[in-house]
Amino acid sequence: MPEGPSIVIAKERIQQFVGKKVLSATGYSKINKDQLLNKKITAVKSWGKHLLICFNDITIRIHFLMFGTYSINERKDTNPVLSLRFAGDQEFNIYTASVKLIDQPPDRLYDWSADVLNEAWDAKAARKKLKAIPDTLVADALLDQTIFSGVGNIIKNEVLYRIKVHPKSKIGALPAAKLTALIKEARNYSFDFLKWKKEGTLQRHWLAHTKTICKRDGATIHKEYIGKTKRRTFFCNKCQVMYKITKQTLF
DNA sequence: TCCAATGTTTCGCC
DNA sequence: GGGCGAAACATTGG
Repeated sequence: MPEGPSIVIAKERIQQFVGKKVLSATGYSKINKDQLLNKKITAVKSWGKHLLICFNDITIRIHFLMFGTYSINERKDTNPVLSLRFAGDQEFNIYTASVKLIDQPPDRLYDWSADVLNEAWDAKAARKKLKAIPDTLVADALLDQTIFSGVGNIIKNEVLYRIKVHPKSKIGALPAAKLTALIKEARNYSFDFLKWKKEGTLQRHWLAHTKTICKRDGATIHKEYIGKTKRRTFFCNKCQVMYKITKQTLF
């Protein structure tokens, strides 16, 4: 469910509730659900992996974590963390997610230009942030939500495979053109992910994630738990180049 | 049946 | 106090 493109799909699907009034709000979430009653949804937004349901004075922030799901006008067997009902038997149910209420306007809280799927995406700003963390592994940098909001572990693996960069390379060691490619593909692949997810063909298009053989050169795709967060990382040692910091790079 | 997994936050320890 | 790692959250498919 939860990488950025999946949240964009959720956002698009629940646009139908914009302008509708919340008639009931239930679920095991500890937020003050009464605060939502009889309020009209004014907008539905997303920032990376955050789904935002906006009212005039308050916003529901939903993060689906690893296993979160939702359903529209139908119910699952498990208890929803939050269930919103509208007129005409319409409903939106959220399962196993982190749900919070935000007082401030989202525009004040969120930097839209950091979201790889947002039209306000700013590649130059990303480059500047990356320049400030030369010792960070590229695999960790891609998962940094303040730089590449919306990028998750699948996108990470596929982007690095596409641009032929080894996940253990450090940001500061990348040639300028590779740094450019990293930033560009983080966004490009996210849109491909979005398209394929909508078609239901996402898994079919994976080239590295969960794979064992490299389609480019037939070499073994390795699986290792890498970086600060020790996330599952798939890579080909043959076609993905390990860039190392040299004195030339430093000076 | 069991384990790992598209993620993030919080807590405790050094 | 920073940094690190483990735990917590809870579901599902392989």
